[in-house]
Amino acid sequence: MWLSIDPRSAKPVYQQVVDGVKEAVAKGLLGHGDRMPSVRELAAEMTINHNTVARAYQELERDHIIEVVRGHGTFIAASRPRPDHEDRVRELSGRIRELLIEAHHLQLTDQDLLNLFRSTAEEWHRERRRVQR
Amino acid sequence: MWLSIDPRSAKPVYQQVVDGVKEAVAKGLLGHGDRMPSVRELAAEMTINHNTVARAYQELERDHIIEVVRGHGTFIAASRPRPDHEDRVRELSGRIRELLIEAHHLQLTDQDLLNLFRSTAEEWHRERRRVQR
Amino acid sequence: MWLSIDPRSAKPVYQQVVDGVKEAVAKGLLGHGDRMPSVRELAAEMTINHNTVARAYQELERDHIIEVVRGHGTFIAASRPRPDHEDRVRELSGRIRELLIEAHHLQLTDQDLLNLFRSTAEEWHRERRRVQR
Amino acid sequence: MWLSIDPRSAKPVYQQVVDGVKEAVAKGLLGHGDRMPSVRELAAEMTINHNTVARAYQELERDHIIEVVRGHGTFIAASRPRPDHEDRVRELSGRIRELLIEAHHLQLTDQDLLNLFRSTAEEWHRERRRVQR
DNA sequence: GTGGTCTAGACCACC
DNA sequence: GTGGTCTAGACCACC
Repeated sequence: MWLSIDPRSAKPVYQQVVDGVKEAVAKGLLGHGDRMPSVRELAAEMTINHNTVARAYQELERDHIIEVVRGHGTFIAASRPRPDHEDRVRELSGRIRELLIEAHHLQLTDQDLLNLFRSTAEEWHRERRRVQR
Repeated sequence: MWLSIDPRSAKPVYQQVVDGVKEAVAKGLLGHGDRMPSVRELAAEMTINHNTVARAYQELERDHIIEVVRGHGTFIAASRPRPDHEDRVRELSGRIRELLIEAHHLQLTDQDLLNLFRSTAEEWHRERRRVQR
Repeated sequence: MWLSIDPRSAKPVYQQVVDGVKEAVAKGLLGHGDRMPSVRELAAEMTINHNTVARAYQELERDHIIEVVRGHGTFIAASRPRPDHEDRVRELSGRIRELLIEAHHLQLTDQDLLNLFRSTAEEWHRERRRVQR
Repeated sequence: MWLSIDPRSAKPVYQQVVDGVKEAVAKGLLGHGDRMPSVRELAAEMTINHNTVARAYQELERDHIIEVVRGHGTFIAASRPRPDHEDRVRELSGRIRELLIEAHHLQLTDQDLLNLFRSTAEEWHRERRRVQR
């Protein structure tokens, strides 16, 4: 299964579902046109409440990650440039800013953080390649 | 003032205070030995409750960002290595991983993200230098 | 009930809750996976404010004694090694040092104190065995 | 000087003075008949408030560690068996009990704690011998 | 129903 | 004057 839920995490369960789907898509485990499990199927498989899954799907639809086709089911959407692209890049930049502050308090230099960035990216791509085989 | 509070933000007010102090320290606006406003002063200035400020100060003391001198006031602590340093670096790596996923959905390449990282860091340091003068 | 609160004690109420839970876990009255009373239940039972219990639970969660499952309840966590283990052992050593000084003023020899240590430990384990049955 | 004060400590300053005097006596740095600095002298030397020292001296007098001779000064008292000896031993036992609980959560066995006790006692006596020479 | 946050106002220990 | 604790009561997100 491309999703795992930790009910003890501080991250809300619905957010874990949203992030899990986004991660699976980014890894290529789910791609354009793939059928998603129904809200109730996924809820049963993860042993979580179906309302929680429904909320996650709503969020994913708003983000154009999935598409709901009435009477047919839910599918992974085609990835395409988003109208609010600039806003999102700005938001990403804000999160990088937070990393810089956190790194400062961990007494990491920018170079340390850059190295951590590089090694995390490499690890991430290794993982991607592994799951796709 | 080195702090601003947005009562409509999704981020809890006490967390905004914590993050605001950490940012001011990282920028060099506050440094070792500087006196912090008293709990009640800061509460009045930000028009928030003194309990909210007290909670933020307690969190900052636990994180060794500030030091409380009973009956005298609160001061910025000397920065020093933390015992759970490795845990925190791992957590930082997790947040970088989330950025990589988000970047994928924005159709940014790793190189794009690296460039964003670099420009954000530059901007951050420009800001730091500006406020320190 | 595995907890009792003395409102006249010099020890803060929230700290009494924290220590009471830690003692119950050490005694085996509470173990991994056991459900804790909800914040409001415990507050009602002890006739203290729910905020006070909430503060204690937050402290216990930070110490990895309990785990909060959002919207479901609070459970005793599995015990596991802590990253700041060495700091805590050093702190324990400091407390032993204080006992040695106190013992000196009570004109107890080190051997007396060692004997007191042994008899207290035996009594503690007897109590543990009794409550577990 | 046989006393050092850390204003940043969580321990109240007056308590640090009390404990510091008790430690100096236990180490043999101060002994029966030795003259204590006056409240104002000690306050000046430690750069703390004289009311704080006065409170510490009151506590030390109540504990029969020091004796105030009107018009002459303050002196270290002769150590002698105390009427509430049993109460104090019971209190000591309570503190040992707390150590046992803390040790449990640090996953130390009773034997580990006993070893820590022994090594702390050895270190303490080494320190005593060193300062007495 | 679960815990998390916040305000308002009180009282306390410490310095 | 400083921070720490507690109550009472409200509102919120999550499940």
